[in-house]
Amino acid sequence: MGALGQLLGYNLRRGQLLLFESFSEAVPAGITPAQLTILLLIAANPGIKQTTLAAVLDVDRSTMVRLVDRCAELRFVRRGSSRTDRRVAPPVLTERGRAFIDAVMPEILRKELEYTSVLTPSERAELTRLLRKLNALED
Amino acid sequence: MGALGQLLGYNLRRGQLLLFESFSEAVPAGITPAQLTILLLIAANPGIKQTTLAAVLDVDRSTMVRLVDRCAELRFVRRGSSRTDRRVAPPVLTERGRAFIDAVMPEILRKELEYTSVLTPSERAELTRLLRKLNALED
DNA sequence: CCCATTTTGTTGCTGAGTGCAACAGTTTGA
DNA sequence: TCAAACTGTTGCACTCAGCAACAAAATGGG
Repeated sequence: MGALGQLLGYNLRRGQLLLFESFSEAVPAGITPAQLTILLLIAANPGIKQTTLAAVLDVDRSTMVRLVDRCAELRFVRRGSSRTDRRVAPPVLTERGRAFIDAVMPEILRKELEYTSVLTPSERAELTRLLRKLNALED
Repeated sequence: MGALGQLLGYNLRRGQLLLFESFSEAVPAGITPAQLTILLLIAANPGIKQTTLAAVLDVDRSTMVRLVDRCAELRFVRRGSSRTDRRVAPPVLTERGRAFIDAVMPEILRKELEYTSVLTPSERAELTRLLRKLNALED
């Protein structure tokens, strides 16, 4: 194995692959982590516009168009309109989208627990805390 | 921000993006994490064959062909031959490949320290330990 | 009040990356 | 001995992301 296992970047990548597998088991096929992220961001920030979503997700605006398109095809969001700026078409969460979030989030958390069962509860909490701190998501 | 920051998978992804940026700054353009992983695996396991590398990296054999191709174009590896099985062409680390590893690894570790400077040394060590345990790379 | 500049969303193009299917050469095992 | 399995390889198709360019709309300095 060599020096590979010492690298933080490598271990993060492996961990992410593991949790992606967990995500795939928890969520119906066709839904990507990026799409769920969009839904959660819209739910937490009503009226948020595509450009802002693109900046937060760190993708191009044209990429965000396509991501929102797929969410719209699934009827999880629809493109609304702003009264103050007719350029923006802020994605709005639909009933279906809200129901999807409510249905899938508990399953995702359950699968995360399952896939990280090698860690004790306190270890898992500490791992989350350290990652949040690393990502500047301080409490 | 909402429930997103609570998800371990999301935090792992964010952390991996951060460390990927660190890697990009530490390594000359054109070298990907996958390529370095291959070099390190070959260095630690002389004679390892492409199929095994593909299994470890969890990619298709045809994908591994192309990854090794790029390492060969850079003269970091050359395709050897096995005396016991004429089918296998195990990639062999060249002088250049060895020199590259020796030159780049310290820089990578230095950049990792820089990019994770928000963590204390003990926190960083604990994060590494937890990730290694999660990835079943127990000491 | 104008008109140049900026912003927003969008589309087309391109390049990178991956898996799958198929293949020839080689080895294995019943 | 010969069918099956394995190794490396190539071609094809598909996905994904960024860049450039665009029209419509908003903004701001003269």
